[in-house]
Amino acid sequence: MLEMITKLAESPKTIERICVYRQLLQQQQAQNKTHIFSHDLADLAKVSPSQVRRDLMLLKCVGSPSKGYEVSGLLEHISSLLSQSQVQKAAIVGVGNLGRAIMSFFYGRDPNLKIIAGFDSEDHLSGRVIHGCRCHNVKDLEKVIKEEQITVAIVTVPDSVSQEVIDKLVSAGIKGILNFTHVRANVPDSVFISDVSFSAQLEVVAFYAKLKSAHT
Amino acid sequence: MLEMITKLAESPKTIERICVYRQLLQQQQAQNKTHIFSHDLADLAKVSPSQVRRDLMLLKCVGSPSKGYEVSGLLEHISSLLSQSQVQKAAIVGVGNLGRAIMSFFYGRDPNLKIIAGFDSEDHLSGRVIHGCRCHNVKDLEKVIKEEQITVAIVTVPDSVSQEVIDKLVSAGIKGILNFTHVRANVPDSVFISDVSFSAQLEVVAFYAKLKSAHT
DNA sequence: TTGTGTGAATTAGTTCACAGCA
DNA sequence: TGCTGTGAACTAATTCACACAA
Repeated sequence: MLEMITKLAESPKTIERICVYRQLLQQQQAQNKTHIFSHDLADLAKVSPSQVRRDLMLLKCVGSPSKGYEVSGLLEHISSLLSQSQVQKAAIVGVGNLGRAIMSFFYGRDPNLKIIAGFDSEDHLSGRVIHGCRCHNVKDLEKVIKEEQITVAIVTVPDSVSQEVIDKLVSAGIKGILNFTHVRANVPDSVFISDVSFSAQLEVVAFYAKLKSAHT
Repeated sequence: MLEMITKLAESPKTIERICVYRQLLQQQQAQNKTHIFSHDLADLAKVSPSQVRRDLMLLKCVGSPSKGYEVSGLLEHISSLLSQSQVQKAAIVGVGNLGRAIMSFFYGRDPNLKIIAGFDSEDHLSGRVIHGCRCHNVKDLEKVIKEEQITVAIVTVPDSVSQEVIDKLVSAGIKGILNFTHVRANVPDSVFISDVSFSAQLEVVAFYAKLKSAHT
Protein backbone atom coordinates (compact mmCIF):
# COMPACT_ATOMS: atom_id res chain seq x y z
CA MET A 1 0.00 0.00 0.00
CA LEU A 2 2.65 2.49 1.00
CA GLU A 3 4.68 1.58 -2.07
CA MET A 4 1.61 2.20 -4.21
CA ILE A 5 1.08 5.63 -2.70
CA THR A 6 4.69 6.52 -3.28
CA LYS A 7 4.33 5.53 -6.91
CA LEU A 8 1.17 7.55 -7.27
CA ALA A 9 2.68 10.57 -5.60
CA GLU A 10 5.12 10.71 -8.47
CA SER A 11 2.32 10.96 -11.02
CA PRO A 12 0.26 14.06 -10.34
CA LYS A 13 -1.43 13.78 -13.72
CA THR A 14 -2.63 10.31 -12.87
CA ILE A 15 -4.00 11.47 -9.53
CA GLU A 16 -5.97 14.21 -11.20
CA ARG A 17 -7.45 11.82 -13.72
CA ILE A 18 -8.30 9.35 -11.01
CA CYS A 19 -10.32 12.03 -9.22
CA VAL A 20 -12.17 12.61 -12.46
CA TYR A 21 -12.78 8.88 -12.91
CA ARG A 22 -14.28 8.76 -9.47
CA GLN A 23 -16.83 11.43 -10.28
CA LEU A 24 -17.77 9.69 -13.49
CA LEU A 25 -17.96 6.29 -11.84
CA GLN A 26 -20.27 7.66 -9.16
CA GLN A 27 -22.56 8.90 -11.91
CA GLN A 28 -22.44 5.48 -13.54
CA GLN A 29 -23.22 3.79 -10.27
CA ALA A 30 -26.18 6.09 -9.78
CA GLN A 31 -27.46 4.75 -13.12
CA ASN A 32 -27.10 1.20 -11.82
CA LYS A 33 -24.21 0.31 -14.07
CA THR A 34 -22.24 -2.43 -12.32
CA HIS A 35 -19.43 -2.88 -14.85
CA ILE A 36 -17.56 -0.65 -17.26
CA PHE A 37 -14.98 -1.18 -20.02
CA SER A 38 -11.86 0.92 -20.26
CA HIS A 39 -13.02 2.46 -23.52
CA ASP A 40 -16.34 3.51 -21.99
CA LEU A 41 -14.68 5.24 -19.05
CA ALA A 42 -12.22 6.73 -21.53
CA ASP A 43 -15.07 8.19 -23.57
CA LEU A 44 -16.60 9.78 -20.49
CA ALA A 45 -13.31 11.21 -19.26
CA LYS A 46 -12.15 12.16 -22.76
CA VAL A 47 -8.87 10.29 -22.53
CA SER A 48 -7.57 7.23 -24.36
CA PRO A 49 -8.52 3.68 -23.32
CA SER A 50 -4.89 2.74 -22.77
CA GLN A 51 -4.52 5.75 -20.52
CA VAL A 52 -7.41 4.49 -18.40
CA ARG A 53 -5.91 1.01 -18.19
CA ARG A 54 -2.51 2.40 -17.20
CA ASP A 55 -4.03 4.60 -14.52
CA LEU A 56 -6.06 1.75 -13.09
CA MET A 57 -3.01 -0.48 -13.24
CA LEU A 58 -1.24 1.86 -10.86
CA LEU A 59 -4.09 1.31 -8.41
CA LYS A 60 -3.80 -2.44 -8.88
CA CYS A 61 -7.38 -2.62 -10.12
CA VAL A 62 -8.22 -5.68 -12.18
CA GLY A 63 -10.90 -6.10 -14.79
CA SER A 64 -12.20 -9.05 -16.73
CA PRO A 65 -12.00 -9.15 -20.52
CA SER A 66 -15.63 -10.10 -20.77
CA LYS A 67 -17.27 -7.68 -18.33
CA GLY A 68 -14.72 -4.93 -17.90
CA TYR A 69 -14.08 -3.40 -14.47
CA GLU A 70 -16.48 -3.64 -11.57
CA VAL A 71 -17.67 -0.11 -10.80
CA SER A 72 -18.00 -0.56 -7.06
CA GLY A 73 -14.59 -2.19 -6.91
CA LEU A 74 -12.98 0.72 -8.71
CA LEU A 75 -14.66 3.22 -6.45
CA GLU A 76 -13.46 1.41 -3.36
CA HIS A 77 -9.91 1.24 -4.65
CA ILE A 78 -9.90 4.90 -5.58
CA SER A 79 -11.48 6.12 -2.39
CA SER A 80 -9.24 4.11 -0.13
CA LEU A 81 -6.22 5.26 -2.07
CA LEU A 82 -7.12 8.92 -2.15
CA SER A 83 -8.50 9.37 1.30
CA GLN A 84 -6.68 6.49 2.95
CA SER A 85 -9.81 6.02 5.04
CA GLN A 86 -9.27 9.23 6.96
CA VAL A 87 -11.66 12.15 6.90
CA GLN A 88 -9.95 15.40 6.01
CA LYS A 89 -11.29 18.85 6.78
CA ALA A 90 -10.92 21.92 4.61
CA ALA A 91 -11.42 25.65 5.09
CA ILE A 92 -12.03 28.57 2.76
CA VAL A 93 -10.46 31.95 3.34
CA GLY A 94 -12.44 34.66 1.58
CA VAL A 95 -16.22 34.18 1.59
CA GLY A 96 -17.11 36.27 -1.45
CA ASN A 97 -18.89 35.10 -4.57
CA LEU A 98 -16.12 32.74 -5.49
CA GLY A 99 -15.80 31.29 -2.02
CA ARG A 100 -19.52 30.65 -1.85
CA ALA A 101 -19.60 29.18 -5.33
CA ILE A 102 -16.92 26.72 -4.33
CA MET A 103 -18.72 25.84 -1.11
CA SER A 104 -21.88 25.01 -3.01
CA PHE A 105 -19.96 23.26 -5.76
CA PHE A 106 -18.32 20.99 -3.26
CA TYR A 107 -21.13 20.56 -0.77
CA GLY A 108 -21.90 16.88 -0.22
CA ARG A 109 -19.59 15.75 -2.99
CA ASP A 110 -16.98 13.84 -1.05
CA PRO A 111 -17.74 12.41 2.40
CA ASN A 112 -14.04 12.10 3.20
CA LEU A 113 -13.22 15.70 2.42
CA LYS A 114 -15.48 18.40 3.82
CA ILE A 115 -15.24 22.16 3.76
CA ILE A 116 -16.26 22.93 7.31
CA ALA A 117 -15.04 26.47 7.94
CA GLY A 118 -15.02 29.79 6.15
CA PHE A 119 -13.02 32.88 7.11
CA ASP A 120 -13.60 36.46 6.11
CA SER A 121 -12.74 39.90 7.38
CA GLU A 122 -16.40 40.94 7.05
CA ASP A 123 -17.82 40.70 10.54
CA HIS A 124 -21.44 40.26 9.52
CA LEU A 125 -20.62 36.80 8.15
CA SER A 126 -19.36 35.45 11.45
CA GLY A 127 -21.55 32.71 12.80
CA ARG A 128 -23.47 32.22 9.57
CA VAL A 129 -23.55 28.73 8.09
CA ILE A 130 -23.41 28.56 4.31
CA HIS A 131 -23.67 25.18 2.57
CA GLY A 132 -22.74 23.39 5.74
CA CYS A 133 -19.76 25.64 6.30
CA ARG A 134 -19.52 27.79 9.42
CA CYS A 135 -18.06 31.27 8.94
CA HIS A 136 -15.62 32.98 11.29
CA ASN A 137 -13.73 36.21 11.43
CA VAL A 138 -10.32 35.81 9.88
CA LYS A 139 -8.67 36.76 13.16
CA ASP A 140 -9.81 33.40 14.59
CA LEU A 141 -8.17 31.55 11.72
CA GLU A 142 -5.33 29.95 13.62
CA LYS A 143 -7.48 29.02 16.60
CA VAL A 144 -10.21 27.33 14.54
CA ILE A 145 -7.79 25.53 12.24
CA LYS A 146 -5.92 24.05 15.16
CA GLU A 147 -9.05 23.17 17.12
CA GLU A 148 -10.73 21.50 14.18
CA GLN A 149 -7.50 19.98 12.85
CA ILE A 150 -8.09 21.36 9.39
CA THR A 151 -5.34 20.38 6.95
CA VAL A 152 -6.50 21.82 3.62
CA ALA A 153 -7.28 25.44 2.73
CA ILE A 154 -8.80 27.21 -0.26
CA VAL A 155 -7.70 30.81 -0.76
CA THR A 156 -10.16 33.14 -2.48
CA VAL A 157 -9.08 36.49 -1.09
CA PRO A 158 -7.99 39.59 -3.05
CA ASP A 159 -4.49 39.35 -4.54
CA SER A 160 -3.22 42.09 -2.24
CA VAL A 161 -3.55 39.99 0.92
CA SER A 162 -2.75 36.63 -0.63
CA GLN A 163 0.77 36.06 0.69
CA GLU A 164 -0.18 37.34 4.12
CA VAL A 165 -3.14 34.95 4.37
CA ILE A 166 -1.09 32.04 3.07
CA ASP A 167 1.62 32.72 5.65
CA LYS A 168 -1.01 32.59 8.38
CA LEU A 169 -2.38 29.32 7.02
CA VAL A 170 1.07 27.77 6.94
CA SER A 171 1.84 28.76 10.49
CA ALA A 172 -1.56 27.46 11.59
CA GLY A 173 -0.50 24.04 10.33
CA ILE A 174 -2.23 23.77 6.95
CA LYS A 175 -0.56 21.18 4.68
CA GLY A 176 -2.32 21.73 1.35
CA ILE A 177 -3.49 24.94 -0.32
CA LEU A 178 -5.64 25.57 -3.37
CA ASN A 179 -4.85 29.12 -4.39
CA PHE A 180 -7.24 31.16 -6.55
CA THR A 181 -5.33 34.43 -6.36
CA HIS A 182 -2.95 35.60 -9.02
CA VAL A 183 -0.04 35.67 -6.62
CA ARG A 184 2.35 32.73 -6.79
CA ALA A 185 2.92 32.60 -3.08
CA ASN A 186 5.98 31.37 -1.23
CA VAL A 187 5.43 28.34 0.96
CA PRO A 188 7.87 25.99 2.67
CA ASP A 189 8.51 22.52 1.22
CA SER A 190 6.39 21.01 3.93
CA VAL A 191 3.25 22.48 2.33
CA PHE A 192 1.72 21.60 -1.03
CA ILE A 193 0.23 24.44 -3.03
CA SER A 194 -1.69 24.35 -6.29
CA ASP A 195 -2.51 27.50 -8.24
CA VAL A 196 -5.70 27.94 -10.25
CA SER A 197 -5.66 30.83 -12.65
CA PHE A 198 -8.97 31.54 -14.34
CA SER A 199 -7.58 34.39 -16.35
CA ALA A 200 -4.69 32.38 -17.72
CA GLN A 201 -6.99 29.51 -18.57
CA LEU A 202 -9.46 31.76 -20.29
CA GLU A 203 -6.68 33.36 -22.28
CA VAL A 204 -5.49 29.95 -23.39
CA VAL A 205 -9.00 29.13 -24.55
CA ALA A 206 -9.18 32.44 -26.41
CA PHE A 207 -5.88 31.69 -28.11
CA TYR A 208 -7.05 28.32 -29.38
CA ALA A 209 -10.45 29.73 -30.30
CA LYS A 210 -8.74 32.19 -32.58
CA LEU A 211 -6.67 29.39 -34.06
CA LYS A 212 -9.79 27.35 -34.72
CA SER A 213 -11.52 30.33 -36.34
CA ALA A 214 -8.56 30.88 -38.65
CA HIS A 215 -8.69 27.23 -39.58
CA THR A 216 -12.13 27.57 -41.10
CA MET B 1 4.82 35.13 -37.33
CA LEU B 2 2.51 32.41 -38.54
CA GLU B 3 5.24 29.87 -38.10
CA MET B 4 5.72 31.07 -34.55
CA ILE B 5 2.05 30.65 -33.78
CA THR B 6 2.06 27.16 -35.20
CA LYS B 7 4.97 26.27 -32.96
CA LEU B 8 3.25 27.74 -29.95
CA ALA B 9 0.01 25.98 -30.70
CA GLU B 10 1.88 22.73 -30.16
CA SER B 11 2.92 23.73 -26.64
CA PRO B 12 -0.18 24.31 -24.57
CA LYS B 13 1.87 24.32 -21.37
CA THR B 14 4.00 27.13 -22.70
CA ILE B 15 0.95 29.18 -23.63
CA GLU B 16 -0.43 28.82 -20.15
CA ARG B 17 2.83 29.92 -18.58
CA ILE B 18 3.09 32.85 -20.95
CA CYS B 19 -0.31 34.07 -19.78
CA VAL B 20 0.97 33.86 -16.23
CA TYR B 21 4.14 35.74 -17.15
CA ARG B 22 2.03 38.49 -18.60
CA GLN B 23 0.13 39.00 -15.37
CA LEU B 24 3.34 39.09 -13.39
CA LEU B 25 5.05 41.43 -15.83
CA GLN B 26 2.13 43.83 -15.64
CA GLN B 27 2.55 43.90 -11.88
CA GLN B 28 6.26 44.56 -12.31
CA GLN B 29 5.58 47.34 -14.76
CA ALA B 30 3.16 48.92 -12.31
CA GLN B 31 6.08 49.02 -9.88
CA ASN B 32 8.19 50.84 -12.48
CA LYS B 33 10.52 47.93 -13.11
CA THR B 34 11.84 48.30 -16.65
CA HIS B 35 14.00 45.17 -16.83
CA ILE B 36 13.85 41.68 -15.39
CA PHE B 37 16.16 38.65 -15.31
CA SER B 38 14.96 35.18 -16.15
CA HIS B 39 15.55 34.01 -12.59
CA ASP B 40 13.47 36.85 -11.17
CA LEU B 41 10.53 36.10 -13.42
CA ALA B 42 11.06 32.44 -12.61
CA ASP B 43 10.82 33.17 -8.90
CA LEU B 44 7.58 35.06 -9.36
CA ALA B 45 6.04 32.39 -11.56
CA LYS B 46 7.48 29.53 -9.50
CA VAL B 47 9.15 27.82 -12.44
CA SER B 48 12.81 27.29 -13.30
CA PRO B 49 14.92 30.01 -14.94
CA SER B 50 15.72 27.81 -17.91
CA GLN B 51 12.01 27.22 -18.36
CA VAL B 52 11.46 30.96 -18.57
CA ARG B 53 14.25 31.38 -21.11
CA ARG B 54 12.92 28.52 -23.23
CA ASP B 55 9.42 29.95 -23.20
CA LEU B 56 10.63 33.41 -24.14
CA MET B 57 12.81 31.91 -26.84
CA LEU B 58 9.69 30.52 -28.51
CA LEU B 59 8.40 34.10 -28.68
CA LYS B 60 11.69 35.27 -30.13
CA CYS B 61 12.22 37.62 -27.21
CA VAL B 62 15.80 38.68 -26.58
CA GLY B 63 17.40 39.82 -23.38
CA SER B 64 20.77 41.23 -22.52
CA PRO B 65 23.09 39.47 -20.08
CA SER B 66 23.66 42.68 -18.17
CA LYS B 67 20.11 44.01 -17.81
CA GLY B 68 17.92 40.99 -18.47
CA TYR B 69 14.74 41.34 -20.52
CA GLU B 70 12.95 44.61 -21.14
CA VAL B 71 9.55 44.36 -19.44
CA SER B 72 7.66 46.49 -21.95
CA GLY B 73 9.20 44.56 -24.82
CA LEU B 74 8.13 41.25 -23.34
CA LEU B 75 4.60 42.50 -22.76
CA GLU B 76 4.33 43.68 -26.35
CA HIS B 77 5.59 40.38 -27.70
CA ILE B 78 3.25 38.39 -25.52
CA SER B 79 0.19 40.50 -26.17
CA SER B 80 0.65 40.60 -29.92
CA LEU B 81 1.21 36.88 -29.93
CA LEU B 82 -1.74 35.97 -27.77
CA SER B 83 -4.32 38.34 -29.06
CA GLN B 84 -2.83 38.88 -32.48
CA SER B 85 -4.07 42.46 -32.25
CA GLN B 86 -7.71 41.46 -32.46
CA VAL B 87 -10.25 42.04 -29.74
CA GLN B 88 -12.12 38.90 -28.77
CA LYS B 89 -15.46 38.77 -26.99
CA ALA B 90 -16.53 36.21 -24.44
CA ALA B 91 -19.84 35.18 -22.86
CA ILE B 92 -20.80 33.38 -19.68
CA VAL B 93 -23.66 30.91 -19.55
CA GLY B 94 -24.98 30.55 -16.02
CA VAL B 95 -25.02 33.73 -13.96
CA GLY B 96 -24.93 32.19 -10.49
CA ASN B 97 -22.31 32.78 -7.80
CA LEU B 98 -19.59 31.22 -9.87
CA GLY B 99 -20.50 33.10 -13.03
CA ARG B 100 -20.50 36.40 -11.17
CA ALA B 101 -17.25 35.60 -9.42
CA ILE B 102 -15.62 34.98 -12.77
CA MET B 103 -17.05 38.18 -14.21
CA SER B 104 -15.58 40.23 -11.40
CA PHE B 105 -12.33 38.28 -11.47
CA PHE B 106 -11.86 39.06 -15.11
CA TYR B 107 -13.32 42.54 -15.26
CA GLY B 108 -10.83 45.00 -16.74
CA ARG B 109 -8.02 42.48 -16.77
CA ASP B 110 -7.38 42.08 -20.48
CA PRO B 111 -8.42 44.79 -22.93
CA ASN B 112 -8.27 42.35 -25.84
CA LEU B 113 -10.55 39.80 -24.26
CA LYS B 114 -13.75 40.98 -22.67
CA ILE B 115 -16.68 39.15 -21.16
CA ILE B 116 -19.56 41.15 -22.58
CA ALA B 117 -22.60 38.90 -22.23
CA GLY B 118 -24.16 36.68 -19.60
CA PHE B 119 -26.95 34.16 -20.15
CA ASP B 120 -29.25 32.63 -17.59
CA SER B 121 -32.65 30.99 -17.49
CA GLU B 122 -33.66 33.27 -14.61
CA ASP B 123 -35.74 36.03 -16.20
CA HIS B 124 -35.15 38.63 -13.51
CA LEU B 125 -31.50 38.91 -14.58
CA SER B 126 -32.28 39.92 -18.14
CA GLY B 127 -31.16 43.42 -18.88
CA ARG B 128 -29.03 43.76 -15.78
CA VAL B 129 -25.40 44.72 -16.23
CA ILE B 130 -22.97 43.03 -13.85
CA HIS B 131 -19.27 43.97 -13.98
CA GLY B 132 -19.67 45.39 -17.44
CA CYS B 133 -21.45 42.30 -18.65
CA ARG B 134 -25.03 42.51 -19.96
CA CYS B 135 -27.33 39.63 -19.02
CA HIS B 136 -29.82 37.96 -21.34
CA ASN B 137 -32.27 35.13 -21.17
CA VAL B 138 -30.67 31.94 -22.38
CA LYS B 139 -33.20 31.64 -25.17
CA ASP B 140 -31.56 34.62 -26.88
CA LEU B 141 -28.18 32.90 -26.74
CA GLU B 142 -27.75 32.16 -30.41
CA LYS B 143 -29.03 35.54 -31.51
CA VAL B 144 -26.75 37.57 -29.22
CA ILE B 145 -23.66 35.45 -29.90
CA LYS B 146 -24.06 35.87 -33.62
CA GLU B 147 -24.88 39.58 -33.44
CA GLU B 148 -21.96 40.36 -31.16
CA GLN B 149 -19.62 37.91 -32.87
CA ILE B 150 -18.68 36.28 -29.59
CA THR B 151 -16.15 33.47 -30.04
CA VAL B 152 -15.41 32.33 -26.49
CA ALA B 153 -17.81 30.97 -23.87
CA ILE B 154 -17.57 30.10 -20.18
CA VAL B 155 -19.99 27.46 -18.95
CA THR B 156 -21.07 27.65 -15.31
CA VAL B 157 -24.45 25.94 -15.47
CA PRO B 158 -25.60 22.89 -13.46
CA ASP B 159 -24.14 19.59 -14.68
CA SER B 160 -27.54 18.38 -15.81
CA VAL B 161 -27.83 20.90 -18.64
CA SER B 162 -24.16 21.07 -19.54
CA GLN B 163 -24.12 19.09 -22.78
CA GLU B 164 -27.30 20.78 -23.95
CA VAL B 165 -25.88 24.27 -23.39
CA ILE B 166 -22.58 23.35 -25.00
CA ASP B 167 -24.39 22.02 -28.08
CA LYS B 168 -26.20 25.35 -28.37
CA LEU B 169 -22.95 27.27 -28.06
CA VAL B 170 -21.32 25.18 -30.74
CA SER B 171 -24.15 25.67 -33.17
CA ALA B 172 -24.14 29.40 -32.40
CA GLY B 173 -20.57 29.49 -33.67
CA ILE B 174 -18.50 29.53 -30.48
CA LYS B 175 -14.90 28.36 -31.05
CA GLY B 176 -13.53 28.07 -27.53
CA ILE B 177 -15.18 26.88 -24.32
CA LEU B 178 -14.06 26.98 -20.70
CA ASN B 179 -16.16 24.37 -18.95
CA PHE B 180 -16.74 24.43 -15.20
CA THR B 181 -19.26 21.60 -15.08
CA HIS B 182 -18.29 18.03 -14.22
CA VAL B 183 -19.51 16.75 -17.56
CA ARG B 184 -16.80 16.07 -20.14
CA ALA B 185 -18.90 17.28 -23.04
CA ASN B 186 -18.71 16.19 -26.65
CA VAL B 187 -17.69 18.89 -29.11
CA PRO B 188 -16.60 18.73 -32.74
CA ASP B 189 -12.92 19.11 -33.65
CA SER B 190 -13.58 22.63 -34.83
CA VAL B 191 -14.12 23.76 -31.23
CA PHE B 192 -11.56 23.91 -28.43
CA ILE B 193 -12.76 22.97 -24.96
CA SER B 194 -10.93 23.12 -21.65
CA ASP B 195 -12.32 21.57 -18.50
CA VAL B 196 -11.80 23.02 -15.03
CA SER B 197 -12.62 20.71 -12.19
CA PHE B 198 -12.53 22.31 -8.77
CA SER B 199 -13.42 19.12 -7.02
CA ALA B 200 -10.70 17.11 -8.71
CA GLN B 201 -8.15 19.80 -7.98
CA LEU B 202 -9.16 20.04 -4.37
CA GLU B 203 -8.93 16.28 -4.03
CA VAL B 204 -5.44 16.35 -5.48
CA VAL B 205 -4.47 18.98 -2.92
CA ALA B 206 -5.97 16.89 -0.14
CA PHE B 207 -4.00 13.88 -1.30
CA TYR B 208 -0.70 15.72 -1.22
CA ALA B 209 -1.62 17.41 2.05
CA LYS B 210 -2.00 14.01 3.63
CA LEU B 211 1.32 12.96 2.16
CA LYS B 212 3.01 16.03 3.61
CA SER B 213 1.46 15.40 7.02
CA ALA B 214 2.74 11.85 7.03
CA HIS B 215 6.19 13.11 6.16
CA THR B 216 6.44 15.04 9.39
C1' DT C 1 31.98 37.78 -13.79
C1' DT C 2 26.98 37.08 -14.66
C1' DG C 3 23.12 35.94 -17.50
C1' DT C 4 21.42 34.83 -22.10
C1' DG C 5 20.47 31.48 -25.98
C1' DT C 6 20.39 26.88 -27.17
C1' DG C 7 21.95 21.97 -28.45
C1' DA C 8 22.11 17.83 -25.92
C1' DA C 9 20.58 14.92 -22.24
C1' DT C 10 17.20 13.66 -19.21
C1' DT C 11 12.83 12.76 -17.38
C1' DA C 12 7.78 12.51 -17.61
C1' DG C 13 3.76 11.19 -19.95
C1' DT C 14 1.30 8.76 -23.58
C1' DT C 15 0.35 5.42 -27.01
C1' DC C 16 1.32 1.13 -29.39
C1' DA C 17 1.05 -3.53 -29.92
C1' DC C 18 0.47 -7.86 -28.58
C1' DA C 19 0.37 -12.04 -25.32
C1' DG C 20 -3.03 -14.16 -22.62
C1' DC C 21 -7.43 -14.87 -20.77
C1' DA C 22 -12.80 -15.39 -20.49
C1' DT D 1 -13.63 -12.74 -30.54
C1' DG D 2 -12.84 -8.72 -27.72
C1' DC D 3 -10.82 -6.83 -23.79
C1' DT D 4 -7.32 -6.61 -20.19
C1' DG D 5 -2.46 -6.07 -18.54
C1' DT D 6 1.91 -4.49 -19.73
C1' DG D 7 6.68 -4.20 -21.94
C1' DA D 8 8.43 -1.46 -25.50
C1' DA D 9 8.35 2.57 -28.41
C1' DC D 10 7.43 6.97 -28.84
C1' DT D 11 6.40 11.92 -27.91
C1' DA D 12 6.32 15.87 -25.01
C1' DA D 13 8.29 18.61 -21.43
C1' DT D 14 12.00 20.01 -18.60
C1' DT D 15 16.62 20.62 -17.12
C1' DC D 16 21.54 20.63 -17.93
C1' DA D 17 25.59 22.64 -19.39
C1' DC D 18 28.23 25.56 -21.83
C1' DA D 19 29.55 28.93 -25.77
C1' DC D 20 29.00 33.61 -26.15
C1' DA D 21 28.02 38.57 -25.16
C1' DA D 22 27.88 42.82 -22.20
